Amino acid sequence: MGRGPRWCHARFRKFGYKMTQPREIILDVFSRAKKHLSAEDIYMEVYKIYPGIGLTTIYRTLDILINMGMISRHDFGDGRSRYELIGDLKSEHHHHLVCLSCGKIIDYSDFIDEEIKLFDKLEKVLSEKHNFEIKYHQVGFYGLCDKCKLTKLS
Amino acid sequence: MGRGPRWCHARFRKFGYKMTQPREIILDVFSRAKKHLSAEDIYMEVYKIYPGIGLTTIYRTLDILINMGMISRHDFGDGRSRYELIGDLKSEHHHHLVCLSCGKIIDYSDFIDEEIKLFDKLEKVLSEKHNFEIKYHQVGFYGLCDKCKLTKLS
DNA sequence: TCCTAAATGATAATGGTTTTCATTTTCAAT
DNA sequence: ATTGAAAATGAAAACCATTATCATTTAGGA
Repeated sequence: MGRGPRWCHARFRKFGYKMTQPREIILDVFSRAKKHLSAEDIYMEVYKIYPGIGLTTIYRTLDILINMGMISRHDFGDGRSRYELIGDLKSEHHHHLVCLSCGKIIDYSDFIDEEIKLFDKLEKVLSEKHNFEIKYHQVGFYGLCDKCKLTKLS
Repeated sequence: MGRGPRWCHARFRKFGYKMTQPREIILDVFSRAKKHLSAEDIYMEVYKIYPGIGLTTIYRTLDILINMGMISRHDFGDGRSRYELIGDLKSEHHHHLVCLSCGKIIDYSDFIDEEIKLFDKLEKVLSEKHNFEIKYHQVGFYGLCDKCKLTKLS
C-alpha cells in the first residue's frame, strides 16, 4: 500500500523525475532487501533481471532516492556506502554494531524505547539550539565481533 | 602531563614502534588542533615545519596512533576520514551534528549525563549479548544547518 | 660507532564514486 | 498514436582518498 509502481510514478513526477524501468527495478530490489545494500549489491541484483544496467545509473538513482527521502545512506567506515529504504520498521532506527576487523554489521534493538525517548528529546533541543533541520540520526558501536576477537589474540 | 615527547617515546617503544620526527610533529599538530582533522589537514600543517613530509607517512602514522589507542577515526560521510586525539575532554563523546549539504560539523554536549548513562548500559548489554568487544561509539544527527536550510528554499 | 630492523617518501596502484558525452527513452502536448 | 524537448542511460574516462611497492634513509640498542 502506497508502495506500488503507480504511487512511485506519481512521487517521481512530483519531484520532476521520470519513472524508468531501471528505477523501478532498483526500488523493487530495495523492497525485497533484508539488509543494508551497497551500490554494487544493488547493481548485481538489478543485473539479474536487467543485464543492460550500468553502475552509473545505480549511483544516480541512489542520489535521487536520497533527495526524495525514500532511502538513507549509511557509512560504516569500510569505504563503501550502504543504503536502505526509509519507512520500514527496521530502518526507523539506525543503530548498529560494526566490527572494525571484518566489517560485519549487526542491527540491534535493545533499549529501543529508552533510546527513542532520549533521541526525541535530543533532536528537539539540538535542532532549536543550533537552528538545524535534523533529517535522521545514526548510532554506531565499533569494536571486534566474536570471531575477530579470537583472531586478534594471536 | 603525560603528553610530552618523553612520555610518547616510551609509549611508542612499548608498542614496538620508533619515535621519529614526523611522528612527533604529527602528534604536536593533533595536540594543538581545535577540531577534527583530515589526513590532508594534518599533511598541510606538518608541511609547514617539515616540508619533506609525505602523505604516505601521515596515513601510516594515523594507523599506528589508532592501534595505540591515541586517536580515533570518524566518518562523516563526505568521503574523507577525520581524526582526533583521545583523552581530551572534547573527544570523550563522539556526538555530532553533520550538515548534509555543506559538511559542517558541530560537536554538542547537551544531555551528556543522560546519554552517558544510557550508553554505558547499552554498551554493557550489547557486548554481552553479541559477544562483541566494543571500542567506542559514535552518534550523529544528520540534516541541514542554519545556512543551508535557507539555500534549500530556492 | 655499527648494525639491523623499522621508517620514510616518491611513485604507482586500488577501488568506490562522479563526470562526460553521444545515444536512447519518457511523457506531455498535439 | 505521433512528436519533440527534456530527462535518463551506459560506456568510458576522470576523480580522489587511501594503500601498496620499493629503494633509500634513520633510529636506537649493542
